Amino acid sequence: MNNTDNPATLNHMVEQHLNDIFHALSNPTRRAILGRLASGKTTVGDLSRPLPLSFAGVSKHLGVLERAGLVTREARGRERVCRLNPAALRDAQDWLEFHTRFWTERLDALGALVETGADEEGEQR
Amino acid sequence: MNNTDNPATLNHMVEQHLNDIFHALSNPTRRAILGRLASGKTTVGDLSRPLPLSFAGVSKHLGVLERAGLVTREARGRERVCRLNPAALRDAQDWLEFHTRFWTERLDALGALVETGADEEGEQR
DNA sequence: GTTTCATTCAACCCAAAGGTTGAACAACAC
DNA sequence: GTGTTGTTCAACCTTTGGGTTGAATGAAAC
Repeated sequence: MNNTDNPATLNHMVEQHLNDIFHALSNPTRRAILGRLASGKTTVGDLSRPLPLSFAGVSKHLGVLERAGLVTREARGRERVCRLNPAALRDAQDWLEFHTRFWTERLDALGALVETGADEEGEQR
Repeated sequence: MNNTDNPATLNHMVEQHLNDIFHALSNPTRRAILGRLASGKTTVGDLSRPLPLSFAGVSKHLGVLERAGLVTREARGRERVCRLNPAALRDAQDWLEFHTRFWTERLDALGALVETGADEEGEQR
């Protein structure tokens, strides 16, 4: 049986994926790299040239982005071509969109309760 | 002069805010806390009861969420009432929405270039 | 008053992040 | 072949994260 068949591990995998994506996005250097890649694919060298980091440092950041699925690296001769994978970003966005919508609805509903004179303001049981 | 008047520090502040939000979201315990708070405000105690963490541990997580602006804590007698602040989430969502849209457009455009027979596939200068 | 309850603070521990260097390696140039 | 270039790997260092405990605070209950 594949791991993806087990609902528990599946859920765990989704959680892990979100951890990876949000963690990848929590660093400004990595966001800068993503921004740069939005203008087209580039090599690791080109990517690190303008950054105040060592070559190996950038390579590590790319590893983080790659593990999150946000970027792919592909060998072309002796250099590696990095490109964006917007699909992964969409996962984070979906999480956020669901939650902002859900929360806003909930809180609006609670606000309405207050206005109609209900004495409880959305406290949990 | 206030810090918010200086464009450089302003930009730095925005970056820091994104760091804080994405970092806050990168932990499953914290996402669980947010999920719980979506059903209504609660005290720190109620929040930590179901979690496999010490009280102080949860308090620390709440500190992270608070620093990111996602949650507010307010004293009510001897307990603290925590509630969600969806506005902060919106900041992260805006970043993601802008970038997914931008990237998708860029990449679609590059794909179209390829189909029309252009020989370069979006490589940077 | 004293005690109890909800929370935080301070100190600590260990693991992970973010950075550095220098060696290793594979591909290109000569 | 030799040398150079692009990239990673391994080892290290320092800071931050996530967790624990036990003391400290402050409000409530008695």
